[in-house]
Amino acid sequence: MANEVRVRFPPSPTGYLHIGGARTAILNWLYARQHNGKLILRIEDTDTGRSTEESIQGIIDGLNWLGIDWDEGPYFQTDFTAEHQAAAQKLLAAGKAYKCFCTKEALDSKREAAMVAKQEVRYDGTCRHLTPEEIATFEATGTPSVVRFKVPERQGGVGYDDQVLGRIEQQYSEISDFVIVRSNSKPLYLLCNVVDDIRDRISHIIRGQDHKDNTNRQILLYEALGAPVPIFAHMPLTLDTKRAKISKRSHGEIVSVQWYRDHGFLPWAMVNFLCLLGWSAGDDREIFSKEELLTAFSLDRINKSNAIFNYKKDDPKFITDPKLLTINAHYLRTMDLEELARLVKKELAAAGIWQAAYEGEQREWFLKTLDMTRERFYTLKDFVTQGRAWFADDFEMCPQALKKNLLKHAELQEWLPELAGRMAAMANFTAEETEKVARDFAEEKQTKPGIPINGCRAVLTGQIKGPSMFEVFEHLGKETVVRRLRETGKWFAK
RNA sequence: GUCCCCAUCGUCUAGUCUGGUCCAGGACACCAGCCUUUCACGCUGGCGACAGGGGUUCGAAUCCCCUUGGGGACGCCA
Repeated sequence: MANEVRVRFPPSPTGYLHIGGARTAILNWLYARQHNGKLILRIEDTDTGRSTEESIQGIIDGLNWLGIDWDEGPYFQTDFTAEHQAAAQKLLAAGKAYKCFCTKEALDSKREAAMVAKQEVRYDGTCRHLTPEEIATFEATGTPSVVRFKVPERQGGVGYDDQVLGRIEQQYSEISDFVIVRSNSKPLYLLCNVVDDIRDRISHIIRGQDHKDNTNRQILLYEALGAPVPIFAHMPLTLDTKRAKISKRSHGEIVSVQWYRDHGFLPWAMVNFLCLLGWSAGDDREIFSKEELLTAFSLDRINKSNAIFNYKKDDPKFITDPKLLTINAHYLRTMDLEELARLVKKELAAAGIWQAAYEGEQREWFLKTLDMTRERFYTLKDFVTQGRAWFADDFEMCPQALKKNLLKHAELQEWLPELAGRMAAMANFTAEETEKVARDFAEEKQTKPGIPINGCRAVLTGQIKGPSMFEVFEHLGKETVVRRLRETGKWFAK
């Protein structure tokens, strides 16, 4: 099993799953599933005081909702602190790391000064060449120290063959001795990460390009620890329209997977969309089933350049990236109706307008309602907003419908109740028959059919758009149609 | 300041490795038309890009160099 594919997703607990993190998780998951490998979930909870039950649960909830399952874990980095420390001791003992007694303040000011002077910013190696006597003196006085990795003083450089970027190399001289253990003896990310990946026998590290510069330092660690170096693949980052990293701080809830769950998005639509950010199959396909994605996916088709999450805060028409909306709508409109019904049930229940009959004697009616209306919908929320009139009488009327299709034609205030009377007398309340009645009515009033018909749309559905009105008449049913048409006056009264 | 990476329509991208079939293809968005009681769907059409400059070559989006632009990193954060 030496060639077993083992990948990992190592989020730090933040209370929510970031869409960038979700994308990383998805690609790792795809790679694991595609190669019959294992996905390991590891919570990187070192340092952060924010590592709480809730913040960890937020990550797990997000993954569960997306349908990303893992094979091992969650492991917690802090459970392996002793192992991390042992690795540091091993390096220290082997002369591959050294104690550094420089104070944080001194280093900070040096770094600050270098930044300001636009000089090279790196550790100057002050403690690298301390004599045993000097070290003994520091220790005798109880001077706190950190452990730094001793970057080899060789010619040439370290490098690796990135599966996305190609060959990446860096000169040893460009890498300064980095800290691997804090002065409070807590090991740092760079070390922990490597020790954990070695223990978990990770074969492929698929992560964001923001980790690219860590890689060479980590390879040095692998070598010093005598462990095989995994294969790396650095995926492009997701930026905002100003090419800045997307973050909850500057973009709000829109960057968290939970937001999409709470706003009527379908998990697979989300997965599909996120995959397309920085990857393509090489043909024109954009909609992928899980099976198709598992077949089509490959690391070498991941893009090198960063992708932009096309979200414009000030555009009310698009609550998020329009492509995501399109993909969500696609699945909403084509997915299995029964499955859709289960999802819509939750929305109706949350809105307080669910009725048990929708699963009983009105089941067929309910399913047909969804099928009729989903053609125009983008998210599950639309069923309880634009589609509310199908399930409840207390719907709002959209302003354009009110203005353009009702108030503009004052005569509708009399006409619609009159039409209600005709419809009440109908024996066969079908689309064909209602159309006939409606058209005859318009002709009689010497007006365009669209005027009474769209007036009906407003009064019956509250919308300016929707399915064919004749189908609406039939499906909504005579009783409701007549009742609402008779109440036309209330809209004028408002 | 130093190092690393990247660069095709507004956005996601195909094409780049293996130059010619690309005066650059698809999708989203946008615009127009058709359809229609409305909107949507659908269909048809339109708008719209190889960052700039050098080179190599018979020929460059594709190879090389420079410039510019963007991103990342340089932490006792992860």
